[in-house]
Amino acid sequence: MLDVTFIRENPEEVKQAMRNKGEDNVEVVNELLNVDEQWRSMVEETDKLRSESNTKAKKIGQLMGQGKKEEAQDIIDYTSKLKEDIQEKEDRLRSLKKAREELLLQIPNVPHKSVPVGKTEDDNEVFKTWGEPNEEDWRKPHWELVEEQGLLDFERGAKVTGAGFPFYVGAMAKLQRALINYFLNKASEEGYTEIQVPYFVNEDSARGTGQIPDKEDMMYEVPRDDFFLIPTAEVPVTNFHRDEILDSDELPIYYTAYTPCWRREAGSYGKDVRGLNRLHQFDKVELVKIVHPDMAYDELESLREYAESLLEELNIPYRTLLMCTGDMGFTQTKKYDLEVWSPGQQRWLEVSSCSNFGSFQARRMMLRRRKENGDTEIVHTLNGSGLALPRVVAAILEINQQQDGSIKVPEVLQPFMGTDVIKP
RNA sequence: GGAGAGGUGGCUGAGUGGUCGAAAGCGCUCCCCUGCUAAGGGAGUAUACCCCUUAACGGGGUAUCGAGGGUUCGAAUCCCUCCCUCUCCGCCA
Repeated sequence: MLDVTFIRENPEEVKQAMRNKGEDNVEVVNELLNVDEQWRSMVEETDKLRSESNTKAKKIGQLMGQGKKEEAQDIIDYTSKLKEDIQEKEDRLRSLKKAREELLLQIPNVPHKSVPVGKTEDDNEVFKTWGEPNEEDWRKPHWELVEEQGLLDFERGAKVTGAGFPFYVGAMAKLQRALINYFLNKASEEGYTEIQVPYFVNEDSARGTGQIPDKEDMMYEVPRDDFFLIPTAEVPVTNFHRDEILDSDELPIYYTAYTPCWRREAGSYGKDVRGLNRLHQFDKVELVKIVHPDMAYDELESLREYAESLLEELNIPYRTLLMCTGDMGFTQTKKYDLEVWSPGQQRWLEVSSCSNFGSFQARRMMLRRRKENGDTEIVHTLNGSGLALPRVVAAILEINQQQDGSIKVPEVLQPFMGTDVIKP
């Protein structure tokens, strides 16, 4: 959610930002400003009437105390009518407020000036590449490799739950656990506080990070108890401090959390969803930063560099994309995607996305800091995956497979796995 | 799941229809005093929004006493729904 004052003062900049993000309905900005104008004058009118009503009510109280019942009754007759006026105005105020809110929620965040303007993923900028994408054609895609060995069981997953809910068996389960431990340990060393979070969240939290109203179709629901299964740890972690005012010296705050993530992924199909490429449930270690507004872009760079360092230590070739305006998403001001090379599939797979949300999320959840002069100020939030497991696993399997079908375990994971090779 | 108690400002805690945005204490900030220290005195100390004003300060108003609705001229106080916490019972990893 953008600051209305900012929109009021920079309507053209906001409209241009919308166009750049592929949101062509820039009329909502005008509608918003119009509704906002009406809302503000209605606030003024309503407040005046309420003020009058309050004053009169106090007077009645005084008169009653003095036993002047008849005088009091005159005023009561008057304020009874006033009350109808107020209720009418309050109704209009309510609907204006709602309209204003809804319009406001339709306006995306404004991209940073360093972000390339573009429409599709083809316009993303390759920011960095690391390692050699291996193009030897003997390498199998991971699903052939491990399903043959019974390490990953999609069929039984489909039987027990449904498509996209695989079982990880034996060494594969251990590999998952090794990665989780490795990622969490690294994040702790980097200064992130590890937290464990609820896997269900309520509606307020889903709204706080922007899953509602924009992307609610991505989440599984528990309607009986009004919960959503988290699509990412970002939701509970960022909402941890919702509606709080933080001391400035607490900032920056870094959190890391491991969670499963559940996504409905409605409409996905084809080669994109083979094997571990796209699942309904997957594991991820998430990184969240809550920072001073002036530091947000520096923090984004260090977040990106940290996520990249994980791939380098795992010895997985990757590239970092600076996402263009059209491909970066509604809530971000700037976003990097990290993609690993899948030699078995001969394609890049996204394993992390590091985003700066500016004040967009924090405003929605009223997450503020106390400034030196005592004022409050909306803080800035960032997050990134560090990392999402399935595609990292896919890359590890494909890159480290040997001609005999065995898989070498990356050195940094060996202490967690207790072995240097996965054999059939 | 059953029965009961309760949710008030940074904290403790008073307040059962009128002058209560809310006593008191603690904490915190600033000032004064005290030749250190200890103690003492005074002032201030919630959040959001609207309006006026400003370079900055400031002033006025509205809303908020778990959340949402209702009764009333007037609600922290009465009624309804929901959420949460605590105690006992039941169940259970």
